[in-house]
Amino acid sequence: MRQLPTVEDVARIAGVSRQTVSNVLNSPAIVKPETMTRVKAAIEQLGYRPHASARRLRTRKSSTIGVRLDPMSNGISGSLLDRFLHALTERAAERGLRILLFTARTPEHEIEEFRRLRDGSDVDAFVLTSTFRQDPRTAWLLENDVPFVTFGRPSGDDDLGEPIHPWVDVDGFSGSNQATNHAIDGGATRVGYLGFDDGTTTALERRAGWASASAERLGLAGRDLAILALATEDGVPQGNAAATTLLASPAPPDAIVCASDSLALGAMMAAAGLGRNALPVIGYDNTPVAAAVGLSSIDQPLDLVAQSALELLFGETGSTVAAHVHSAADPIHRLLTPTLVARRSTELASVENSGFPLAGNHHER
Amino acid sequence: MRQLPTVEDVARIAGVSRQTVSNVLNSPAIVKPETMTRVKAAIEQLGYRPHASARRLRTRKSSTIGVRLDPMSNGISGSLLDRFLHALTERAAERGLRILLFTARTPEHEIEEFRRLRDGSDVDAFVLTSTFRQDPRTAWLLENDVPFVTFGRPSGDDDLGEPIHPWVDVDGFSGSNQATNHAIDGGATRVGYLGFDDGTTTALERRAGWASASAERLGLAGRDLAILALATEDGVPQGNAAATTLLASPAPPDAIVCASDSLALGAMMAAAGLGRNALPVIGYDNTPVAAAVGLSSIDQPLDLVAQSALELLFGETGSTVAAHVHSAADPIHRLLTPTLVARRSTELASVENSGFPLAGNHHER
DNA sequence: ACCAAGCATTTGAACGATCAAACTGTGCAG
DNA sequence: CTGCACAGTTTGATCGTTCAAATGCTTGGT
Repeated sequence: MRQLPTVEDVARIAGVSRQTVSNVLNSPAIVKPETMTRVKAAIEQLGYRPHASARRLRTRKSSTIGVRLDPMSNGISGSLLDRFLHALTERAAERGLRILLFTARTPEHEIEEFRRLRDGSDVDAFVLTSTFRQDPRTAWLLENDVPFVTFGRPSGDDDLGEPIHPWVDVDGFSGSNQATNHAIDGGATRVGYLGFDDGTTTALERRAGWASASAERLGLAGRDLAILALATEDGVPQGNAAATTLLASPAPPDAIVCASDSLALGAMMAAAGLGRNALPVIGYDNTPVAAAVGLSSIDQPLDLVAQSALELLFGETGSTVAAHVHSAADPIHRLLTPTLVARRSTELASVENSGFPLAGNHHER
Repeated sequence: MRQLPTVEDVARIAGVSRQTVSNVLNSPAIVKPETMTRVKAAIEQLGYRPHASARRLRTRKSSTIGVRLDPMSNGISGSLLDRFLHALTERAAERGLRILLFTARTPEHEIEEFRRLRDGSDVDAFVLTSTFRQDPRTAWLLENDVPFVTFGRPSGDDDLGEPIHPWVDVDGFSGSNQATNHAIDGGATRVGYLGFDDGTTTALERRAGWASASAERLGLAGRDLAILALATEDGVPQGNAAATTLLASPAPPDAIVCASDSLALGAMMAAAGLGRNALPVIGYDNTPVAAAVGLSSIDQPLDLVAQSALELLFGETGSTVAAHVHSAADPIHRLLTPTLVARRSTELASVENSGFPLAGNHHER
């Protein structure tokens, strides 16, 4: 393999010194325009590329963000994080940042990786995707002054036990609220809800959005409301089972809002199985499946999430970690609003029943 | 931020020299056991981590693999590459390798990134995921002696115009052949085929597997065979439309084998729409959706693909690029065999029709 | 005419590791 | 007793870059 050109080589050709070449690349403002042209020509001529590792060794910055890739993509909804990863990679590239993936079996092991990556100047910051209550990882990162953002806010935002850290999240309350209102706009008078039973903030929040809309517009509360909701694990079969239960109750719902597309798909199947093809069903996350089967769903603005995460870490435009990140005074949160994507699954009530409930939406893509 | 310990610090504490510390980490064999213990203790005591960038600067190796993340995950099947990425990241981690993601809009831009990443010692090798006929990227990589593997073999394996490079692929012929045989085992006498119209090797291969099985076991050939196949773009609506056409023909198929789960899902819908719920349908790629709706599908052994890719690059176990990679004599290809995952969509013929064709498979996961 | 201030550029040192060569000490054959 | 081989360790140089301080050259105020 041939010897690569270095700053020294460029400097010789351009008739200047190393440092001037360095300045052309890093502090263009302080270089005389004429010199600049000469150096740039030399760079071009030699096909010079700075040696990233040498730079990192000296500056202790890497222009790289560490992201842990979760072991398995769990079913249909697992792709959400993959989609986020795509968005993050693209947005990062726009700022000259790159993404370094790694894996870890346990939080402790992950912290070990944090340390290795940070100490080796491999990454400047981390983006965490699935945090949980009293997460030891966020605690460690805060304690060691390692810049990071989480996608998903900590369990208790105003919980005194949890220290404050930067996060970006999508407003789950708004999402299920919109979904519920959409169902009501379509004529529903009793909107059912299929949610998660894992006790996470996400689960509570999404349920609350549904409950709020049901209370405000349908006057439902207390037990009247509670009997319309079921909480299960995520999954198509679980959704199917739960929806079947709801629909078999004495006062069944006339629309169902779900906390995931998997649950929603199960619910659609259950409805169809009971001959209730026209039952409006709304999912969550707007996965490719939802688009494929014509399921209305709540879309999370992942691109905006990625953009916001980077802004919290690096400021509006830069690619070096912003100093203000750890000052608690600044707004280090971003709560984004999701949007409803209406498809056939909620138009059936007003449209002639086409015979097959899961017909694809031909107008998309 | 506190000053991190260096080899020098460790050496002082252990009462040895820099190089001995370095040897403990990189060539443990040549260090006297007693010294070793002392140095290891010092490392532990100080919490020393080698500085990755300094090492890279010196050795010109990074223990990192570059992967381009495709701009958008295209629909249901797009997740295939994401799943591969997961597998690759995990397998790589086992060898102490990491994955660096990057994006590029055009092949030219991507080559530019190759150069930058290689010259900066950011990555040791690349893994390419979607190669195409006369791909300028593989040409550049070969020309510049940059180690790489592709997932997917070049269009013409024995095409003289294409130079040889290492690749891993999954045998598409075998996949659709298994699918077709499975349908025939289930009683089908005329197996339809929905494929891609993009003229790729993949498309041709998968069609050939179906054609071969149909010829051997059903005695179909020539026009009799051709009228059972349709080629379209990938997508649920396209599958729906194509299957509708096939089923409306004078001599319709009694089972359908598809080149993707998207097409298969569309086919299932079309069948159901025509009241032919029991029509066996088989998809390809075994996406989460297939599992969710009980669609039989061909599963690609992505974990094995990842493992094989790494073996081709780094040898059986190592983490430094194997020298033999570019010697044309070695077996630098791996053709893996996919497996069929049978689900409800191909059991309906023998089982009582449950009324709803897309019922989830409750026994999974 | 002089010195202070400023701009553009250069120089020496440093970042933390590994390589290559030099150095020790021990055992053993001649 | 000398010399050679060899295992184990140390030393000096080096990778390519940027930092911090120094240099040379203008400019302008008094």
